[in-house]
Amino acid sequence: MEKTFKPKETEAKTYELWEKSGAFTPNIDSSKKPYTILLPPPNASGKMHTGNVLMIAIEDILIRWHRMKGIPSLWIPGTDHAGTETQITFERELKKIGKSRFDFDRNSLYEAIWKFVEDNKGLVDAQMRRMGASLDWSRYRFTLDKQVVETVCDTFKKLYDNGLVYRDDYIVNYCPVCGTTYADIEVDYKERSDPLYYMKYGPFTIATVRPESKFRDTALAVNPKDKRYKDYIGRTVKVQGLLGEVEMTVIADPEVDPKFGTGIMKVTPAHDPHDFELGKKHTLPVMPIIDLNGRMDFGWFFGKKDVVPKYMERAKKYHGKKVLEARAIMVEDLKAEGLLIKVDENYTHSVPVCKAGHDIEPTILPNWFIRVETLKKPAHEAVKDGEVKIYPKWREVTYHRWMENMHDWALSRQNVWGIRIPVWYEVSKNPNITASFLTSDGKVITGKLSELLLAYSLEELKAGLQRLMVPKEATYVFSKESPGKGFLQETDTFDTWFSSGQWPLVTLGYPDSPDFNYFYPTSVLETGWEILSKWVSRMIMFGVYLTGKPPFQAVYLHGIVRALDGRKMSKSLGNVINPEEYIEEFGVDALRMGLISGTANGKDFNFPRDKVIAYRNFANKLWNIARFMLFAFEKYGKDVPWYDTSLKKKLKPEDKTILKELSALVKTVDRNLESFRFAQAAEEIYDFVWHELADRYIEEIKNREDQEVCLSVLRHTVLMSLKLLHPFMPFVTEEIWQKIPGKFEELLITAKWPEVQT
RNA sequence: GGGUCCAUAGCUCAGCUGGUUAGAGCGCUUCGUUCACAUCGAAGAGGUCAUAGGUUCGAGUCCUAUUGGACCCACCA
Repeated sequence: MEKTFKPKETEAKTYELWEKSGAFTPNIDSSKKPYTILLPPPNASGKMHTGNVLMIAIEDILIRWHRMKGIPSLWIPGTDHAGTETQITFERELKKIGKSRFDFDRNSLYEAIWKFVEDNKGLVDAQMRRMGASLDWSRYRFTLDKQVVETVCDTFKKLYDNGLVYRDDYIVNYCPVCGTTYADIEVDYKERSDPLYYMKYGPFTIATVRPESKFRDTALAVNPKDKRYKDYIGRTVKVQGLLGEVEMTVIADPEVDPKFGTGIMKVTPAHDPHDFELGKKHTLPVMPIIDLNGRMDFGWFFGKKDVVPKYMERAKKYHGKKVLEARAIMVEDLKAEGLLIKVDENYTHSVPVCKAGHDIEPTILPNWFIRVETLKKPAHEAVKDGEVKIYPKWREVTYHRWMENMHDWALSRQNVWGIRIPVWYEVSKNPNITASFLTSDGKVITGKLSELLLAYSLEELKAGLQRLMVPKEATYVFSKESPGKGFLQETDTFDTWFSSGQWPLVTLGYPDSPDFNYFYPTSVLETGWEILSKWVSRMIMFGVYLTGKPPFQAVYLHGIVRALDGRKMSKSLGNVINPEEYIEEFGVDALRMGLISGTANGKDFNFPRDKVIAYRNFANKLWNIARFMLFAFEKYGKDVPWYDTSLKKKLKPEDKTILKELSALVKTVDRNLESFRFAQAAEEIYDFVWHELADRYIEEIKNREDQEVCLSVLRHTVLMSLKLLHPFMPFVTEEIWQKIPGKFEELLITAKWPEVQT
């Protein structure tokens, strides 16, 4: 044996040994209750980050522990297509070569992204192997596997048949730059300073950051308790604006904050979520003024008759301008008209931004929706009633709050990369659908189907199709395949969380397969708390909806690994820790243990660099204990008897002490693992092995006469320690195990977990 | 605005259902290298457990308030 443990030289070999042994694939044994974990699928084209390593470490501990207990243990690997994120990454690559997604028709773009993902795929898988993850690779899934897509589409159909799917105009978080909508939970808010304009508005003064939207205001709102405006409620007032005089009704709503600005607000249902709600409540018309490219659209005004030429000139001036450009011009015009009263330059507020950091423009867009009211109730109750237990317990509040506030789920994404919604529109019946397509000579043409088909053939349009904008009253049919010649398929894809929300079902072959029947529902779902609402809640929802049973019995939420400086890791801060470097230097076992010992309580924690080093030293300590033992065996020269009860009478006090401590350790490790106290378990083993076994017991027996007794006790203790430690530090323990001659169990990974000796 | 968590040794943190002298890793001091390991061993210094009340025979651990910090959700005309 080498003087020190060299992780780099043995890790790959050891993993291969496990994989070849078939230990990762459990036997389906109907007499035993299985233990199952689904790996939260990382982004297929991504790379592992420290959070992934922690996730792998925890799940691997649970799986290896149960496997050694003789329980059929299944850990299913997979990767996610990560729709928006991947597409943004891909488009960034396109930009480098001077291209954009508009240079592709939909199918070619999809194929290009597929190829891009395929080229980058495999890195994550390789890294998972490197981490020692004892995943059953024979059951590997990707969220765009044919079978997964089929199941996801069937679920959509079922939801529709149950009346839970509808199409509607809706105010969505639309990003004009990305050309797509974002779910509420995908939107970030950025603190920013913008001028707050106080403008004259009929008899009132109102404050707004967005004067450009005023042309499509449909009401004014005040707080019903506000005495200042009491007399105006219900009345119609005349408002002189930049495009002439309009009439506006004053409504009362308790949502209006009398203390903000002047206490009176203008309502623009088409471009503000809050106003949209208000509009629905008071049945106000919804009138958009900003188009999907983020430009002002005054088309509605041009058709008007008897308009003063000055106003028409203005409308033409604003038309087609980007929001910010238009705003600047309007502010000048307001000044000129004497309508601008004052500007508060120091007003700060938070503005919604998309994943790529662009401003969100709340917009009205036809969208596919899921009605969540009936779906969320049983999912909510499953946790309330303890059918699904959440650890740590205090995280449960987040779940309940989310469930209580969850509103209908906007399902469509204007992404190409994803599962295309299995709905088809018959061209002849839907002339009002707007389509964008790429002509054979590379031009993008946009227009209504009825007009486009006069100049182009349907085949041409189909071949170059980029996207459809379908009015909500369009007729459609469900089908996974084309229902006929005259049909066009919806170009929107499902929200990524719609497919990943069905992960427990699609990985196990729902609705009917031996795996599904045996392994569903799974045992534990282990993931970061930040996707409790995005992902965990959806899985419970779909699990209960489709099978009547929640997909797992327990949820364990680990904390976020922060950088060394205690802040979130981010590229812009330059504090991102690359796990590979730590693996190279200290070994996988040390990195896993270091992270595990940081995660007590499921709280966020700083990357525990010192602990990684400490556990590297520990792996070496363990190595040297074994080395000492093998030397001692050699020196003794004869076969050391296996430890069993017949030896009891010959034991010295120190033997009895170490054996007693070992028994206590087995008990406490089991108990701690049962309640997800990984750090506690790890530290107790560490303490025992280092301080009791190495520092004390080994020193005590160095000069003993009865070597056969103490060496027998030593070997027993070492073997048991290796077993206890194996789930935590699989590589070094297996490597040592392989070096100890004459064992009954060939591989440590499948060796029998210690039981408490009485 | 609503909510969660945190405040314990110089640093990073453990301390589960309240119970004798409060723990770990790193750092620090002193000593020790043929004899498993310097990625080591032995000994040691260092904390009025944020503050103020309260419950209790007993509180770092439970309750209330205050201060400071991290984060989540919602809203922001």
